[in-house]
Amino acid sequence: MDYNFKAIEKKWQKQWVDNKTYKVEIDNNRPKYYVLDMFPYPSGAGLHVGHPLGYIASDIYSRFKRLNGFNVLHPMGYDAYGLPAEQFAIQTGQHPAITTEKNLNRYREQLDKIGFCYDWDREIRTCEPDYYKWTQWAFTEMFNHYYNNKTQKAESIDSLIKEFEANGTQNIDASETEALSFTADEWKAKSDKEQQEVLLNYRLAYLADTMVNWCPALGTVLANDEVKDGLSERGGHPVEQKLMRQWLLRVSAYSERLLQGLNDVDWTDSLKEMQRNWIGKSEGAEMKFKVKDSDVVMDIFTTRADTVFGVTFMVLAPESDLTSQLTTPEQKDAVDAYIKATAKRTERERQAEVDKVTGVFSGSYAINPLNGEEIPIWVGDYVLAGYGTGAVMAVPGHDTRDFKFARQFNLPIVQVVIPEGEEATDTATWDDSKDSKAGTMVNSDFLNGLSVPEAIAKTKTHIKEQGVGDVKINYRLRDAIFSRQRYWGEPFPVYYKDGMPQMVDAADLPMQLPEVDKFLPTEDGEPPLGRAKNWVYKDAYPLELNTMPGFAGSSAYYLRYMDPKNDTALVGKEANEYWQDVDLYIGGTEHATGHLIYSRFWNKFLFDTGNVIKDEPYKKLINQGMIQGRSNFVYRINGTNKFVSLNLKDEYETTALHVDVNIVHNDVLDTEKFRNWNPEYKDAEFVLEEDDKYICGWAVEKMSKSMFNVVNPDDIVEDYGADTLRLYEMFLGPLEQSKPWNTNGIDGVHKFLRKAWRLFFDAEGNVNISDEKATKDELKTLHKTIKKISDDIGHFSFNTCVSAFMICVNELTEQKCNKREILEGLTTLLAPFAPHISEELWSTLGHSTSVCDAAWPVFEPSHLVEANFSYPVSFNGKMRFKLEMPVDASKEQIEEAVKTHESAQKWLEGKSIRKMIIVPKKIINVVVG
RNA sequence: GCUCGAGUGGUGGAAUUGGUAGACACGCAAGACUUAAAAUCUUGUGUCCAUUAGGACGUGCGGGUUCAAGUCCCGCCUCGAGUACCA
Repeated sequence: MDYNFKAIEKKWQKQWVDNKTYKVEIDNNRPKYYVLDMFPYPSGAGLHVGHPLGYIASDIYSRFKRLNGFNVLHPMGYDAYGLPAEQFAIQTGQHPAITTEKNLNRYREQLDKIGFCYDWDREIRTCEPDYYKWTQWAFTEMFNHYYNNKTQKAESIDSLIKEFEANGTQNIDASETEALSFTADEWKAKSDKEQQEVLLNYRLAYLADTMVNWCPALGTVLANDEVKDGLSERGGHPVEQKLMRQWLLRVSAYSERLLQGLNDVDWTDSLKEMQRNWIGKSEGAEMKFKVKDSDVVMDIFTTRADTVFGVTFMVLAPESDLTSQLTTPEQKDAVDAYIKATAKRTERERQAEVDKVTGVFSGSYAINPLNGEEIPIWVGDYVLAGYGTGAVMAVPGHDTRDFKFARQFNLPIVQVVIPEGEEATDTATWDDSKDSKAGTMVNSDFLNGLSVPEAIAKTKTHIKEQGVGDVKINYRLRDAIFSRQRYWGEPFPVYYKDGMPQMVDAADLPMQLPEVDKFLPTEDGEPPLGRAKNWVYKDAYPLELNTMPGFAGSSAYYLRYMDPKNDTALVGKEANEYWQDVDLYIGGTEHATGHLIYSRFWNKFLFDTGNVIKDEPYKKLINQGMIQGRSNFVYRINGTNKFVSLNLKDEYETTALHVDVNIVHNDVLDTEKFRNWNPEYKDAEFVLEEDDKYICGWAVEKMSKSMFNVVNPDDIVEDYGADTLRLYEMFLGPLEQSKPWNTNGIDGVHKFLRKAWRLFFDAEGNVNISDEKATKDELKTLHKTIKKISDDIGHFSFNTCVSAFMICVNELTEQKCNKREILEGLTTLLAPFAPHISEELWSTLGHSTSVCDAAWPVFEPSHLVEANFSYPVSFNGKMRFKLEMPVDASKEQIEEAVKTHESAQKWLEGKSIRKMIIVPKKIINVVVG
């Protein structure tokens, strides 16, 4: 019987479904292991060959853990809400639910063909009411909690209200939008509406007027991580700044814990680094600058408190509240014009024109709290409203941006730090500021002569004593804007009473997404939900018109897999206590600052409120590399329909054209298919190589339809089978490395499977397995492989596993080995990688149960013990010959053997041995001279 | 600009702790089988010199440490990813 992969794969995929082979339940007799893939957004294009890379790796690992006695949870689902389906709905009128369902079924079909061990009974879809009920529930919980900085955890808003009633804000240290201060009596005197407004200042899910990334083309607001280079991540449309009333999640409250938590997880350093940069902790001082002839006090944040004597002007962000307050009547027109001009610039323009220095004088002066000097206050858009206090003290001598601003507007520059190994110089001669932190203070009163770090510490103490400032820690991490002006997302469980938001009753969850006649904003610019009929609560109160963003549904999905059918909790206690957290999470690096921050935040909140038992959700995380496309080109002779092969193209004037990689094999074009590929090429003529082949050029590019380099896994499965696809994806290279997809070379792994198959059958195709005892060599081959595969899976080095299998099968073929003892071990080792063929061979070996439930072979070191070792003998570091010696030979014996060895004589001739280095079972190096 | 990662044959890659560089494949070449093709099998395949035996060179570049460097150290170059007025 030949290796008929089509029949085998069909057969076992059916058996797995029929026998529920991959169904998982809580089992207190076995240790748990949770392997999670980042679930996909099912796009209309379907899976290409790059998508399953991570899924295959996690599948291999899951099967490996199962064979080692673990109860493995390995689920899959869909991130089903999203913009593409809605954009498609706008264009075609097709309901996004229909598009999504269709795409999702297509994904499932493609995934099923690859033979994954997912427990599909646990599938979740973020757009299903049963699921998003818990997204909405978590939101209401966040609304009902605030973050207590003293206890460093979320606490109920009721306890905050009690504290307000008893003591006002006096003892409160909470995460807040702005600092508030009132007494208990003042609190009680507030109207209900006023109290609600105050509480929004503390809630973890809150409504606020905020500057947002507004994308006019998509008609919605975007989160910071959804904006790349000033363009929307999806679609690449321009994004501008706009003030809007929006829901936000107070992610910033968790900044420190999100940062500290990184120390406890096993992620790559680069990913942790990305998160650390995104959280952006900086330690510095907040200082108060009084404004001349005014009650206003400017708070500024600085990490360079030491340079306070070098401050020659102040700069406010155009969006700052203080800007209008501090603008004098004479300067009002100029400042207004400036604010207008900067507001019009999109985020992208601002970034593109980083070097363009703009600003305007406000007319006011601030007073330096340390030396009493009057310094002008300017407005400039290089200061960001969203970071620190939206105002800076400018030290042009020692800050590049301040320096440029000072030069642009002829503001004074004072040197207060002399960098190491330099002298004080005239600042007028400078081309750049001196930002270095290594240096000595000058022109700085009581700081003179100190080093920069000493001066920073001393200034901090000083300003604290003088009451003009305090030590302060700042984070770059912003609260997450949680409203989207779109249709295809989770509706908020929110209604409005007197214009104030209220949560709908828990019993009324889920709030189902209503039907609308069109998926566009209303005529008066309300989001699409404004079109829904009866979109009111309890027949009286209008419901929220925004929907939740993409990351809402993905923030706690890993918890739902633990207990997907539970209708009383997101995850039940028993399930959560058994499965606990994700042991291995595999996915793309593109979620480094979005999903992986939000999800950790969400989890920490659920942890604080006692809903889950783990503070961090993902113990170990691996980023699989991106699979790039490998494009092929044909060369058309200009002005003709004649195509010239790669090596001859320089003899002509040609244009390179992309050609579908699926009609090219090993860079050789199938000219017949090419003529049929595109009507334009029906009559194409070819200038061929000497061997009558048309060779294509190639390049590595993004995998996309327009490059004609998309390879569909279905086609590979059709031609070679799923097991070959799985092995080949792993064989391509290290999991974490990005690499181009190239179908060339797939024959190699396919041949390997056929060769492995032939070990079980004789030349006539009959099963031929021997029960004889295995020879020493056969056992050595098997156990060498057991060790290699076990070690390499442990390191997630799957590419080297495939090589090891090839070596193993090559050796067994050479040994003509058909011993059951050996073949059983090999089949089990191979099962995680190539499950279909392994099941078939396992049953050929006479087993009636699935190979998934076999036991991982035990490595027995004694089989690898050798009597002799073949030493490479080097002279002055260059290997010259091999010397076979018993492993227990003494150094003296070895030395003697080397000296007398025939091949050694020519290297020793006329030279003396200075030294001989002998590393047992490694190498011999003779130093001669 | 800053941070991180990577540069090894014609190609993908291997070398896990400093110890035989190029495992395993693809491709290519020659051969066997075949009427032929496919499939399969055998042999060869880093570069250069040499008929052979053999030798020299060789892991982006330049230095260094070491008996020994793809691997460690210093200085560069190139590519990729992330990030960017963060005070």
